[in-house]
Amino acid sequence: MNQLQVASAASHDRGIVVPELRQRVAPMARAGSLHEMLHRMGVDGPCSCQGEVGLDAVPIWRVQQAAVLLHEGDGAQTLYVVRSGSFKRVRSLEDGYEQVLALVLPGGLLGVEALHGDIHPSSAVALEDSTLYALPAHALASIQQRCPALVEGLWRGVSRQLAQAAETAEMMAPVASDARLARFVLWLSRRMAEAGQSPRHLLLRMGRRDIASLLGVAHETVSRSFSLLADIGCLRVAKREVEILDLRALQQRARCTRGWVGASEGVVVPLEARDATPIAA
Amino acid sequence: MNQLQVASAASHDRGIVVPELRQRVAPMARAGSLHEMLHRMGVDGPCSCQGEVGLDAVPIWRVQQAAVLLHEGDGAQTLYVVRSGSFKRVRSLEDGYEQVLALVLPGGLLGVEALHGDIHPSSAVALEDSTLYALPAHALASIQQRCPALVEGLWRGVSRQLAQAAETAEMMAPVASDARLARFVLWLSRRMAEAGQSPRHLLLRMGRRDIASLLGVAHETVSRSFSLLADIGCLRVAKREVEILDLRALQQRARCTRGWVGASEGVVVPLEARDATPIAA
DNA sequence: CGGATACTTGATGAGAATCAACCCGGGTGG
DNA sequence: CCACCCGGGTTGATTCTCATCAAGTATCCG
Repeated sequence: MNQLQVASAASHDRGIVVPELRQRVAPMARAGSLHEMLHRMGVDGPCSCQGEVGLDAVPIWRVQQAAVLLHEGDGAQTLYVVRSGSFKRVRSLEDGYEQVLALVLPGGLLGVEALHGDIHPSSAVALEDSTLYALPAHALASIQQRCPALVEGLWRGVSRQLAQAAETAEMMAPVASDARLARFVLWLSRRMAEAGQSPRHLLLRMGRRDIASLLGVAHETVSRSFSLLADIGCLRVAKREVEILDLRALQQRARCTRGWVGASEGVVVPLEARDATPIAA
Repeated sequence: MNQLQVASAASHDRGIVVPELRQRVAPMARAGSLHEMLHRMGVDGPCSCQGEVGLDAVPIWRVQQAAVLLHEGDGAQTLYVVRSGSFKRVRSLEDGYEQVLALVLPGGLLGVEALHGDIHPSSAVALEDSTLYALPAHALASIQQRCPALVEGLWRGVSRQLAQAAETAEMMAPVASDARLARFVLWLSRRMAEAGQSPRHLLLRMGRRDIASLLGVAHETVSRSFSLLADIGCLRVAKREVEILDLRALQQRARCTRGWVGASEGVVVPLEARDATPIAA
């Protein structure tokens, strides 16, 4: 909310009205098939509900670069599945600092947090012109009952979302700044590969400032770390184009945690859940 | 896996065999009702499926302090709902560093990440003697179709999980170390309040080392920050017992982000999704 | 061209990681 | 029972990374 006021104030300062901003988020004429959406979510099996009325057509939305799809504090209950493009999930702290929480690529979900009736804890901003499938909560409930494949797909998406949250934490936690950046690049590379893109040539959709926020460092440090990795020979960096030259060396850099910590931690007990006797009831 | 070897090696060093460790994770004689579980997940409405055979009884597991419920790299597909106690989700990096990813309190979910067929990306360790409901994946699918309330509850849980991941990121990102700790304490206080516990008297279930990992600082720094907050008069700290003395001051401390960032960031566009025209299709 | 934004690089100081010593409580074993 | 060890916690001294401030370049837009 603070952020919103700031932003609109800034617009006023410059006297900009931006009339067509209203078109930044708009439905597309064409709708997508459920099967198509499920494919993008990683579910390739046959969809039993194909042909049922009202189920095979999923509305597609188009959003322009820098448009705000979800607004922090908003309560709208719609689940989005990214079809193309990319988004950043951000949260603006009280003092106006904008914390980047995650990067959402095709197949990823947006709006999950507000589904259970609460408000959105974070905003979603398009990093490029993007499209996404829109599933209103009420429709969602009815579709779920008739299409098990969708349920499967949603669970997949949610699982991945959570796994990625863990990866994010791993990137910003316990390491030197250049190691963080190395992890970020490797992470991006992995995800591009998953999406069928080239894992060596990366196009950063975010500016240095956003990357810095995601990694928990200053944006100058991101610049410096990029330069360092380039000097080492790991990367070739030109603006937002990054090429991975030496994967091994990059992984090496990413590995070195600063606080190595004595391994004999004692906390982890050598027991595994599967050893336990099977469940009763 | 690395972690596992280390742990067992450590046990060998000391010549400890610990025969009854096998009992660290065990089913309870009693089973819980679905309604009871849903209540703990935040769904208080009437459960339509009460009385149906095989639906009203959910197996309850009991785990002892420091036991490992889920193992990183494992593929078991069971969803757990924490009934009492608490867990930490951890991921052991290649070099043996143990990164704490999240703290899971009653009502929270464990095992979501492995539901879509992949392996667990993180382990779950009990911070105290705890109990949880166990829902095997195959049972889950069938129950979901017959009990909409469960679906609702699961979505709630997943939403909260994601929201908490964001909060975690917020805690470790862009601030001075004492501000991080202040945020952590406030966060814990809030969650204790949600659980019906006292928000002023907190009992830390994690050691300094785990807190440090969660916040992304050295464990000595956690100690120092605790001392500092105590000197300020915000807290009273005795080992793992923490009492909040001055809430306002604590919030003040938590607020001050180091990287204030020029607010006129330009990234956030003053547009809201709800302005857009309603969906087609 | 001026203005704005993104990115890079340098100099400097502060804060935190690191190393090290110490206290304390609980468990083990003599 | 006491001495001992071990892990957890606290605190101090030192080093060094990184945030900050500042200046300079490049690119895009009106």
